[in-house]
Amino acid sequence: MTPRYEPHEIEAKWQRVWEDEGAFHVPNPVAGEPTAENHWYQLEMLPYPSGPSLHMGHVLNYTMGDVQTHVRRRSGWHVVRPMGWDAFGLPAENAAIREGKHPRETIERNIETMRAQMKRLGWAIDWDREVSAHQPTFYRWTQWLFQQFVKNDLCYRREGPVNWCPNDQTVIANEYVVDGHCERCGAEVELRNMTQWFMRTTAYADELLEYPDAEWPARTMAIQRNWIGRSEGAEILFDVEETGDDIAVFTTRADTLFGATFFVIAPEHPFVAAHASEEAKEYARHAGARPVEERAAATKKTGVFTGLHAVNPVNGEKLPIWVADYVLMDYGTGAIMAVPAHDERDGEFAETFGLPAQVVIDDDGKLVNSGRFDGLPAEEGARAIVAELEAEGRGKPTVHYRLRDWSVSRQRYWGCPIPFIHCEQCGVVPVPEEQLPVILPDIEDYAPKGKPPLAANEEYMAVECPECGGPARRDPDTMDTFVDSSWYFLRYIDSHNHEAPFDRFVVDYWLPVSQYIGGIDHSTGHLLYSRFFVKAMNDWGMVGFREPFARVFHQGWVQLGGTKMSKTKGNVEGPDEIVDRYGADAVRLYILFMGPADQDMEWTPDGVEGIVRFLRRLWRVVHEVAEAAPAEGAREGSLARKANETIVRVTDDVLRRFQFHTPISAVMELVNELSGAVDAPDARFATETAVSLIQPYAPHVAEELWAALGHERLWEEPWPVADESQLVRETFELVVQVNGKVRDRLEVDSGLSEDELVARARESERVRSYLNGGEPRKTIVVPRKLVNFVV
RNA sequence: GCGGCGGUGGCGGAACUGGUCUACGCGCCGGACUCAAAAUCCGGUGCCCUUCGGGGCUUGUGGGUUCGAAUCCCACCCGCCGCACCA
Repeated sequence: MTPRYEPHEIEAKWQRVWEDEGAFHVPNPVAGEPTAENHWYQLEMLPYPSGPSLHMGHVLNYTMGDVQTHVRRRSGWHVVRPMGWDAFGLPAENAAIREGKHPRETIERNIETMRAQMKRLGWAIDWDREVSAHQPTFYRWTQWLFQQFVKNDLCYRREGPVNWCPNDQTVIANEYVVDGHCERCGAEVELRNMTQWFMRTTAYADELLEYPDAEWPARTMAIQRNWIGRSEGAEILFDVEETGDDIAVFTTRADTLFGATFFVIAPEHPFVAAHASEEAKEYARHAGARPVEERAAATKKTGVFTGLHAVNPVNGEKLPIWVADYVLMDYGTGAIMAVPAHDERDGEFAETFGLPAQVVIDDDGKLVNSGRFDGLPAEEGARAIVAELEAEGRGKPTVHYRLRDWSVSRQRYWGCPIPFIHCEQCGVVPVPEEQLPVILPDIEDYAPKGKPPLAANEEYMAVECPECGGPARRDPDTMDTFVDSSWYFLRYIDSHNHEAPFDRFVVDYWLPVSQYIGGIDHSTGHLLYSRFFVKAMNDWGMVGFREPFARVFHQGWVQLGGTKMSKTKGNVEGPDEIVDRYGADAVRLYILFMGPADQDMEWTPDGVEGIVRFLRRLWRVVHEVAEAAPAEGAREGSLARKANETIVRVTDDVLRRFQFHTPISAVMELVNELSGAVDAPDARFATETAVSLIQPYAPHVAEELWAALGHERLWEEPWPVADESQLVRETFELVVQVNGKVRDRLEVDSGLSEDELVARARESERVRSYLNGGEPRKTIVVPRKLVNFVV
């Protein structure tokens, strides 16, 4: 008598077993003792506990990692798979503000909920390694690392224009300004001049363009390269005739230098205030104040002549200097030579103001009207011109980047305190290491008001200067939460270490992360920052590797009703109610079955029903087989062969192809074949294989069915290996084509020679009717597949 | 404008290295069970013809390479994503 499939009972039961046994705890290697060679660090981006629940995107993400973890573990790999919480930062704080609670209260409650949800989904996580960014045991080391960056001149303080979000009342990084708006709240970002801490990401700009041995999606590398925006060109000095000043321009088209007919500087260029006409200064004051997006959107170009001239170093021509807002101060040098014949924007400007144009590159891409450089191909001409200017000290090849240093100071409460002290006598002094961590005080009024909330807390702010002992002030800002997430994956490896952020030996063993799974939206932020962190730490000898993530995979968005699930759209469906209805195994299977995991997918309730049906069918078939099939089952036969083929497919898909939906289809096929032959001699073997292969996806029901088949501890059972001898078929279906069109299919013996295959194919009545009794011009034989006659 | 990814039934998708296009699932149609329905089970299902033997056509469009193309090459169309008055 087959018992009913009761997912909730089964799931709770096995989750308890795994928890009690510490089934997924993985110890670190110990120095001096033998270590397992084939190790795997499976990591998915850690969640923000800012919302009250996991969403289906998390479910997709972590289930994928879970399948990978189970298959690897059971294939003999040493797999570490930790979890933690990105608990600091704006989203968490804003959520707390909405609830009228302290951020600590909100996020700690959210963490509780999410952890319970994760356990309910049965994910094989090593909870012993859990960390959260807001715990002093974690942020002590975030502060310590921050000081190392400062010590190594990779973090510095500077006054300069920064992006200010008027709604969130804080500076935000360039990476989180989208079209001039705050990525989080959508408010229009203002530029403010402030003294801020910056991480010197630009120090690694060139290296960040390279991905040695990394298996990253082409998309992600392209996004990062775009963001870094490396541009090779030359800097050329122009002398201002009236003042004798030198102004540098940056150009990628030195070959068009003879085509320069005027000269343009940005409104913010210091030369404007120093020397330009009153009219030009007036223009600059207005134009410079307009945001870049507005400038770009303008349909007509604007500008004013300064009354001054720049001398073209290559031919002595005097070019009128204009101020115009289409030239930006923060790219290149803030000044350009304008070549209207070969640059669209310069062309537009010239047309608007009636300035001349000069063609210097002909249709063949060769230089003309360029004096002694005439006839050279453009690229060669550019090199020759720059070389000549360099000899005269008027130019040199240079490289410019779009990437800017990462601003990390936040004028908000809920973040990692910055471990520096400001002393009037001694300047900016690090908090002594033995005094770390600087504890984030529990304050009542943490609401943002334009000034960092900590600044109002005298108890926190007033300190003794560690150097002179005099009165000094703490840094009232907190760190960008992306500082926390730039190294959390290292802390997971050694989360109980009280002496150091981590031990190099264990980190070098596990890292780089073997497979990192997370959203592509982190390409120019978290993923870039983490690479920067690891390169720096490698340079200081803290770690023995240079890239944090060997392989990266981006999950698609889970959509509901055609749009990405999001709280603002109100179409979020959390996992709880779906697990309530169908059980965790069904949810896990369906989220992966919907389609390729890196594509956006639409959540449809009907689809889940199909998976539930499959689980019930599996349940029934297994129980029937347990009763009907011979106990000492045969390992050969058509079912056994199907089972072996399924082993090959599932294993290859998960381990090599990183594809998760097709293995489910493969097991479904196997179960479909089984359901008609539960008493076959090889049915038991095929059934055990099916249960074993589905275990990474549906570990609870698989464990229960494994027990029904008379075994135990499937989660530790070695991953099935295909019996090669059973993969060989005695016969196969020979496809016979005439002129590439399929005309017949014949079941033939696998041992036939090519000639015999052709002979069999020619015997076919249907094929004969297409051959019309004649001889084929050509015959193609693909062994074990097909014969093609060309007539 | 520059860069990246994609386009296969009614739907999600499979086909990995050029070799049987449409696996698996959803939906739909028919049947069994039932007083009835749900659930479950069995069978069918790309499109168009058909004398029911079968025939023709199908992977965004057009061309090419090849015995053979969803797959490789060229051009174009459409969609999504990143960067962008970046000199």
